Amino acid sequence: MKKMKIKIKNNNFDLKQTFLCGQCFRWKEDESGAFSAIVSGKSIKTVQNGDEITIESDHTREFLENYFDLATDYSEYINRFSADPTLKAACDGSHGIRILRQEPFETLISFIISQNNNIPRIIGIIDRLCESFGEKRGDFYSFPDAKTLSALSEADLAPLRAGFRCRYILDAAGKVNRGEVDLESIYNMDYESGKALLKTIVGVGDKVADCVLLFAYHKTEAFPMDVWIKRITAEYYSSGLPECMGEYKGIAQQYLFEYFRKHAEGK
DNA sequence: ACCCAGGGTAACT
DNA sequence: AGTTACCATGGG
Repeated sequence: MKKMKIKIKNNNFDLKQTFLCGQCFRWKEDESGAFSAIVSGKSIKTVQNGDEITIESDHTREFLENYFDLATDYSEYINRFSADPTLKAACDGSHGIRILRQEPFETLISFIISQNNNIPRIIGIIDRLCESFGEKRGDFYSFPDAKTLSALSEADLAPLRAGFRCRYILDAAGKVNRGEVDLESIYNMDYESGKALLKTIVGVGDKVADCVLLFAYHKTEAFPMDVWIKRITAEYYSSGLPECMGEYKGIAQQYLFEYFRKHAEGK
């Protein structure tokens, strides 16, 4: 295992905030505070000590820099968003969030599972999906690929307790496996074309498509409208989103989502 | 028992 | 084009 150390500037990377803000569901925190996951088939372990983060993995440095979006200074987003008072308050509490570049198929299936569901249960279903159909890598399981899932039936998926979403998982896996939805091609598509292609999958509407476009393809103009963001926009942005969000609405959305969700818990 | 959760589909006006 | 019941499951 190779180790890589990075120094954080301007408090713009916090492992806990990044992994637990709702963009991903598979990073596990151990007793020591380290976070681990299998990403694109290989293990990654991360440890944070103040402004230093250690990343341990067999992935290349290039892969990791891309996955964690290390070339981007998120304090520039925060400066930009500070023109709006609501957004400024949201950024203050979550300055260490970074938007990851996750594997598209995993992101697609995960957000299909997320619909009309809550985060603890989403994590449970995905854990059972990986344990049942993924491959064991050390202490964890990989996310099953489209070929593996497309060979399954709804009865096979019943133990996941994903309910009506099982049909959607199978439609997505089938379309991806048959090449009807070429997930690689979306990297080179504009936002609208990528969204249209994703929405040909049964069970993928505007919100799920936007989550995939933002959290896998890093298309920052995607603005996922979940129940929280609907409430927030109705209360604070009824006359439209603030100018300062620009083409980075998706990043802004994540600060808002996390801020209001945290507040609702009474923290 | 009722309501909600990082919604979408199908069947209506 | 815009509304609405319904969809499994589990926690509060």
